[in-house]
Amino acid sequence: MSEKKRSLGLPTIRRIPMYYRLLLKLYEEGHSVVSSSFLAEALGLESIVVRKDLANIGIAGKPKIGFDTRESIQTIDTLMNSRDSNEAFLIGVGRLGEALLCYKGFEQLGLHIIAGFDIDPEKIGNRIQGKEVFDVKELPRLAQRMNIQIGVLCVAEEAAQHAADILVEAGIKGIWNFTPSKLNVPSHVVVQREDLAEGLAVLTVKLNQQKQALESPSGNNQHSLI
Amino acid sequence: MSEKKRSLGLPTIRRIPMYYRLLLKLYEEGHSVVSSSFLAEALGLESIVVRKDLANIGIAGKPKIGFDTRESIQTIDTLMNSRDSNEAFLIGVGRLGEALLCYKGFEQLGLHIIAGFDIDPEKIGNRIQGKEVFDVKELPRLAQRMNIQIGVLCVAEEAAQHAADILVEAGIKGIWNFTPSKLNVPSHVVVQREDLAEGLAVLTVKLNQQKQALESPSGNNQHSLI
DNA sequence: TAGATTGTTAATCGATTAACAATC
DNA sequence: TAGATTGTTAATCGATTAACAATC
Repeated sequence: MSEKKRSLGLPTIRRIPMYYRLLLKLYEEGHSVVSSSFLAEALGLESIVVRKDLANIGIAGKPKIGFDTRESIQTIDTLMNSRDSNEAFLIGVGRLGEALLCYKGFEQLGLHIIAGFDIDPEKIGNRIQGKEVFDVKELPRLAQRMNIQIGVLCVAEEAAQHAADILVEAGIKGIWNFTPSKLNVPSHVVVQREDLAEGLAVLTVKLNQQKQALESPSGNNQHSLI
Repeated sequence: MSEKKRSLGLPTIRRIPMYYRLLLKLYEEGHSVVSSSFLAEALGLESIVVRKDLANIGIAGKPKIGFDTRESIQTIDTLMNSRDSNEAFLIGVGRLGEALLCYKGFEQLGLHIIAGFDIDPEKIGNRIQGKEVFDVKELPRLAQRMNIQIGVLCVAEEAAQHAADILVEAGIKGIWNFTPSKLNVPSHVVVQREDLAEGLAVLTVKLNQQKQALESPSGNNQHSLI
């Protein structure tokens, strides 16, 4: 009774990596405690946002003292499973796939992409920063043997659904989808779509609004561009 | 009086690329008209979301008929400036920078990354898919001469603020920031932060919730994971 | 005309912000 | 104790969803 399961909101989840990286840095620098206003200032947020987020994540502070950095890091570790480490396979070793395979930032957050898979004989057998590229045919066997839970999908758009089917068949539970395709997968599989064009759209729309605001004669209630 | 300036919400702006790509495909396939329910089905949305979004974007449909694909595409073109084409420079030609330099998906949306910049002599002078890598020292001169508005920031975290300063100094109006750093820039410069770890956090939290939901004895009101 | 589809208005939901009480 | 900081409760804001009117 009463576990209360604070269902975490999406905006809060998205801000977790920011908090995590900063907390880690502060901890390593020897700060055992930090205030919400300090975190807010460093991250460009309001302190009330930080307090609400941390509370929702399950991190409690002490009035007048602040938040224990070590404890906070551990709570996020548990939430994101980053101590156990999430192991992943990457499918589609094109330029983006290669970049993600090597990207350092994920390790810190507990995601270990341990191998790449492709159908191109030119790529199969290569090692990219110590990570081997295998034939896609090997994926199901290896995924099952190593109990891999996460697949990073970086194939061409046309191949997206097919590659997703392979991942699902191989027993993978979560797909990080870098193609713009909608994937059909069983309901027990979690799909996270990553569309770089989203950010691009935000940037260009804001730029155009900024430009129009500057061009237009002043005096109008030309209010806050988003 | 009464231009009404429907200030576009962020969630709507983020969905624009999805609509745009699908509309383009439909138009090329010869469909001159499409219903909101068709778009919704193809994109995994509700039709009411599509209608609200299109209305906010400034696309009007005809009852009983649907939305004109060509007209819709043109309206988005205007909004995102994609006919004029947004030209950009990329700074920091590491693996991610290289991947972005070559990424095809941006062209379609009107972003043309026309050159890369780096400080590494090994990289300077290289061509990556026809795009030259210049010395960062050349950036201000070239940016001003070509009237470049957008900078794609892919340097290492430690160099982020310095690179941003260079971009601002060069007269760039919008920065697409792929580093996890918070940037200090003048208020007339728009910054769009792109943090791949955000999506990773969402994926892993959802996965853990899914896992717990499956493990826990049924019967509990183990409701919708997010 | 009848039916399908858009567009509008209202209701709901969730996230952010504000005000202030609790507490080390 | 007094002051600083967290935590809670309420208010506001914006996005999504629902119901239905308008219209080709």
